[in-house]
Amino acid sequence: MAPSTRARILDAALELIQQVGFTGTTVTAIEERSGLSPGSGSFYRHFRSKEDVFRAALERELERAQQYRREFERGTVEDPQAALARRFLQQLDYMAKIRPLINLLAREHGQFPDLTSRIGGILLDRGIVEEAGHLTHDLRAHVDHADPHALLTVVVSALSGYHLARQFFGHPPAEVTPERFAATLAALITSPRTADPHGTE
Amino acid sequence: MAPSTRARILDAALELIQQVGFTGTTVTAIEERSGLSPGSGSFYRHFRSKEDVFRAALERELERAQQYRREFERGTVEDPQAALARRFLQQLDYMAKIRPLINLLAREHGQFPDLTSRIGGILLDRGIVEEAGHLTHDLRAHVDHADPHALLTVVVSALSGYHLARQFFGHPPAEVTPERFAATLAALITSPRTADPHGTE
DNA sequence: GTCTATACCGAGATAGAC
DNA sequence: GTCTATCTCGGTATAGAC
Repeated sequence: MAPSTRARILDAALELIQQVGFTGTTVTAIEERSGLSPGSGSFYRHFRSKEDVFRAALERELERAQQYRREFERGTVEDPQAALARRFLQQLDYMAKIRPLINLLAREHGQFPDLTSRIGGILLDRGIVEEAGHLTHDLRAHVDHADPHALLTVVVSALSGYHLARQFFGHPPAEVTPERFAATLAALITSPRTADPHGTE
Repeated sequence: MAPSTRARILDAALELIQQVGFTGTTVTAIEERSGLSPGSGSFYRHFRSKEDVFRAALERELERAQQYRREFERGTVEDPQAALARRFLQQLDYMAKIRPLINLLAREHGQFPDLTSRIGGILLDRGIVEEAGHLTHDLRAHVDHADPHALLTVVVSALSGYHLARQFFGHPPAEVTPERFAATLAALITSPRTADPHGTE
């Protein structure tokens, strides 16, 4: 079925806000991109204001993000290192899917103070922290570390940093593919520590 | 000595652009923040246009960034793990100093296409890649790894991701301090690999 | 529910007095 | 080098016909 005008407006607004920001986006441009006559106020039959459509688009993306999380596979843990690498690739894929949210956060986190905590709540609390719980559980049997909390922070930071570099610059840092990146990170984590050399094998 | 009007305008413009973006920043607001009469065109005695002051502020920050890099200490390599951790803390400190550049990149990288490559050139080519060279050299004696290129990408991504999380959300991920983070990352790197267990000690 | 037309305001930029 | 005053344009939003 064809998307409703309201949905097309949401699409157009989200796209434009990512490209030129909230203040840079004009209602006229949103109308033009939605197939409405530019300059006519037809937009206002669907949303009360520009800020209104901005918040509606944000809420829709937050809904989608939570949906993506629910679709996450929870694979079996056979080879811990290979399983970890697959998990990391899933995380990168997830971040690619919520790209609009990350763009909004990067761009407008100063303008809308509630936006930061709203997105942060979904991304960190619901997303990463939950994932961190899984990782801690799965890894306990395979990884010894003096400071598991800090170890998880390193992992999460590495995944975020790699994704953001790709997103900002259009290509991965040092042209390292996601597969190489995930494998390297997984190998790093599952190696026994020198500080605690009574490894599991 | 008191800063010149031109310098005060540059300060005001940079500050405002980080807060509300380029299109969100008005010349009137810049004048007000610079101690000029808001609404008067006094701004235009110093810069030809809003875009002009934006580019001038950007160039000034790029200059400063290169200056910060020159001040980087090159410590002696005694204890490799401790030296690495110190190096990582320096990197985080550097990123904190160039915060305006990172903000500009995050915010306006869609609007000014040349900006991305310009900042990317300084940050990546001159900054991280150069640093990566040092790391590769210093670590060769202490770290064995099958894919040193990918290992460096992991390190750089972790540092970037940790910094950006702090910058966006106002506090470090999982409340892990920079010291803990750097120490954990350094320990991770300097441990011998299982895949190549003929370590150096 | 989309159009034409328009009111209103704020922002970028200029002219000219001091 | 800063001010007052002003021009012009573009953007938000509304009114009313179809």
